[in-house]
Amino acid sequence: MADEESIKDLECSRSPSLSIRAGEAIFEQGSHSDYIYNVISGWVSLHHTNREGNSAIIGFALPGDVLPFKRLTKFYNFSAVAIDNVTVCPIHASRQVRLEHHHPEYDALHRGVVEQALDLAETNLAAHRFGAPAEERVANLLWSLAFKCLRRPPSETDRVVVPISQIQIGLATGITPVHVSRTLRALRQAGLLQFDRHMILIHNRAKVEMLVGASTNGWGSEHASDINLS
Amino acid sequence: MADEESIKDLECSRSPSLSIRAGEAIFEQGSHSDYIYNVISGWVSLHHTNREGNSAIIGFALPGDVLPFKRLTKFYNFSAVAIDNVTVCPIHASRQVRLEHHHPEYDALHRGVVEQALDLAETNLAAHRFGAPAEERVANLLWSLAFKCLRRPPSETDRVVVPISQIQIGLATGITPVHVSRTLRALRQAGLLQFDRHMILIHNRAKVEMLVGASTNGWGSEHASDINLS
DNA sequence: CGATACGTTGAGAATTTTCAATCCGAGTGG
DNA sequence: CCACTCGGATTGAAAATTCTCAACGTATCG
Repeated sequence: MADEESIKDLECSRSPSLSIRAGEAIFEQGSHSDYIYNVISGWVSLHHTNREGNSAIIGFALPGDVLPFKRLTKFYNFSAVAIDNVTVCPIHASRQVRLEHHHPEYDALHRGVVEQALDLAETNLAAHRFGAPAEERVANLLWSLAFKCLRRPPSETDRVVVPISQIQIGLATGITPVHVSRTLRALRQAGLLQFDRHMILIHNRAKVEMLVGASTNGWGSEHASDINLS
Repeated sequence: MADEESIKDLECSRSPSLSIRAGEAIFEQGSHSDYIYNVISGWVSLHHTNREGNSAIIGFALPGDVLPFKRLTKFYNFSAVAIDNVTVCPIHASRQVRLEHHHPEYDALHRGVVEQALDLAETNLAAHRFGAPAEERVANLLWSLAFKCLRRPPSETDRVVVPISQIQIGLATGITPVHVSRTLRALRQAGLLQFDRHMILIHNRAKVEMLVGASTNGWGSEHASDINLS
């Protein structure tokens, strides 16, 4: 993990970082280039759009995450859109190769990121197929985002600020914004958790964990630092 | 592609192949071992089960596919269950290493499989979030399976035999079996396609392609041979 | 001929969407 | 400072989709 950080630092120190304003895209689905991006600050939403123009959020990237997770595939499979103001460090493919040469563990690291992303996507996919009700999906998303922010399970005393709106919650769970609103009300009135003005509050951790536990699936795209290279 | 085949042949010729009877598992989610499996004959369904015991199919593996797609992660993220009688060729991790040593392109090949699996999972996930109606999801699955069997777009004259039941269709699309039945009737009566007694018939290719096109997402897990190493 | 697994059908219930109206807060220009 | 606007959020009511439960049909296999 220390290694990983040092690798990133080393790499980023050589690349000029890039600023993206809220709402703008870092890269677009379907386009291609030889860059991957290391998120330095801000939140990024990962959108997949189909031919009819429907768009869904398949993940979020936070500082420390690397986008996209792939290397061989040339075309981006999703768009990365800045939720708030974002700074990223672009890394060119050739640099990756050099990096790997100097740090043999980088290869395994990258591989781990990809494999973890795959696990997550599969788990999320399965969770969706179970037909979990809206309450569970929303609770799951908020719990996971809070977890990802704090890097530990959130408790009743935490106030987790996330830069997303109910619309994003809808896109990320496959629920209509109006139904997200109703679902949030239900969760609040049931004393489980609360999402208001970009702030997540866990009211009853035990209950939330029980509800969420059913479809445990760590949301929000993979922290490279979650990798266990043991 | 020729290379890939030769690598597999080479490898499989040294390992005793394994027979699994219909309904039995090749490996179970949560367990771990150092083997990956190359499917020689028969169909395999990939199940993900959550803590409440709900199970969903996240993909199918056909002859030529390799399971699981990962290498670093030790624990299987899904169960692989034989749909009909299946023959697989187990490959031990140590063998992978040796293989890679002799054939440098094997590394890229494997990486490609993983990345492709990730793309597919993400696309499927997004498709689900769009909230596509049952008809579209079922049509999409059947079209993709037919495509995968024929290795080309199916036409009105093809009769594609697949060893799955309506129950599997339900598990793979997140729809109740009884609603699968109704959906199939609707698709048949609308003159789109037909699924009866394990046989897929496309009645109107243009219409099906239009319906399916919206959420194009190649189903049924990734053929290694689909990889483009150019 | 049962037993068993899969498929079909009907009717009511539950969930979610759609549409439409309204509200609220933050920014903007006068 | 105020009116205005605009994007989110909320609410209500009706419509659509899918699920559940329960019954029944049909084929296969020993």
